[in-house]
Amino acid sequence: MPAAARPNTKPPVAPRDAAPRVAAAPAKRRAGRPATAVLDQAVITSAALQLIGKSGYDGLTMAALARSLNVAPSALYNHVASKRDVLVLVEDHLAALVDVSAFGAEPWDEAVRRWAWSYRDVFSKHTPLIPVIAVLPVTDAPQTLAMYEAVSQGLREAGFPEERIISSIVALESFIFGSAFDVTAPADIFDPGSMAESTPSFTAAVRSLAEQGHEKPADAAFSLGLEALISGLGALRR
Amino acid sequence: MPAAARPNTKPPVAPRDAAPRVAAAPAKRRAGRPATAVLDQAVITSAALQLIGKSGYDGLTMAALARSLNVAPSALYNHVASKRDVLVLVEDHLAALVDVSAFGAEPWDEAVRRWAWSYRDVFSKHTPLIPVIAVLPVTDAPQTLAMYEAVSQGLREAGFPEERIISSIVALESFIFGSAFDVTAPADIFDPGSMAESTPSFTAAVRSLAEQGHEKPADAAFSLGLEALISGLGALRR
DNA sequence: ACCACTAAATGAATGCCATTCATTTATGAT
DNA sequence: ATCATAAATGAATGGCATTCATTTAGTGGT
Repeated sequence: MPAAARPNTKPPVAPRDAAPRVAAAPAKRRAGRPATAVLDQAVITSAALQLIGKSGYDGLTMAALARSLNVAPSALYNHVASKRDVLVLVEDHLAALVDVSAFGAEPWDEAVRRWAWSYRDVFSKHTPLIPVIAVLPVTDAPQTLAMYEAVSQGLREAGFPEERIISSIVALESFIFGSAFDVTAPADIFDPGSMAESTPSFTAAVRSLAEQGHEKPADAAFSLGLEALISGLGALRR
Repeated sequence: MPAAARPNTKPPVAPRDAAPRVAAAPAKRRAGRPATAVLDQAVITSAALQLIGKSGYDGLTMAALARSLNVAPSALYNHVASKRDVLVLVEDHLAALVDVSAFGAEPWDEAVRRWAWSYRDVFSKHTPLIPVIAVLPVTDAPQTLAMYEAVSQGLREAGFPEERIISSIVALESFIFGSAFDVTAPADIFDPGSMAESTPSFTAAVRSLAEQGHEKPADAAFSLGLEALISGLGALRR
């Protein structure tokens, strides 16, 4: 406990509006409860999303977020407990963008396909959220939970045995999260450079893919793995 | 450009060893090139691993790393360009721990199985590295590249068409990385809590897994997905 | 009408963090 | 001997999330 100097412990010292304010900027609010509240979780979420869009996740700081809302950083903490909370809010917002509409309207395999591609595409732009989502209790993210419900129901109607439904979803989701990272990898990530001679099989495989493949490599791998998973998991149905 | 005060610009002021040193701590080194260098990338890597083992990734800071080596934080920057470099060194060290010995000694599917389980187990204790690895050019990580070479060669000998080898590896690796996160998730991550009534299919599936499953849920999902991938990808062989 | 309470803001302070830089000193090469 | 270089130091910078005492404005109770 350092307990050095304590803040604000000076008398009001009121700068009593005696000084002639010429045109002093947009008149910074002073302390105190505002007439109508400016912050809530919804506006924080949407400001965070805009900020991420403009400056990426490196630009998402509590200070920058507060600035974009014309508010002091400390004000945010009346509505979220931590920066992680902000990330959870963003995550749950994105979950609502994932397309589950094919469940119930298309054959189960096609529904899984559309869901998986959509899920990957949404989160490939938000990979820093993945470590957060992956360990997030579903209770804390209602939209995410709604997505799971749609998928669970789809798999059940397709004849998946009840006790394998969660494992199947987790397996698919793991693949999706891992694949989301790939999307953001640099194009030359597999260039062996000076090590080419010592890794002949790998080097040949990389070269062959570059010559043959027309799709983006991340898409080719995702398609390959997803189709393998769909047909492998499909064998579980009764 | 703040360009305020500049550092160290005082005369040597040498505390010429006149003061009687009673037993003054472990005699902090003063500046200047030491008789024999104490730091190199190998000792930094092993110190980082020890530190991670003791304090986790939150405890891995440049300051803590330097302290564990009895060195000033700035000294580290003579050997690595950034903290990210330290993470890359650690990652590549771990890659060497992944078991690829079954390639060439076992049937291809069994080799993939052992490799995948080993890979997941190693990195499930190091999930903060995953966002780094996933976008890391292979040239920067020789051990990782060696692992890819072993797997590539195994798949080629198993009859996988050259141009699908990389995609197959990427698909497997994506699944492995995603699954590594699952291992660290809290046990009750799927407890729908108060939302249970609004998510009947999901809730029933969770309950059913809890009743039926004996394995840890993350292991069940990994096993399910891995077997699906192995059999799905196996169909590519000629 | 008054009063107590509470919600929502401020801004100052804390203690971290990675990274940079001028400087010092020992060593090996010319 | 001289000199460039490698490898250390410690001070400084500018960030970061978070905490806290304080201020103010509404709300509900008597």
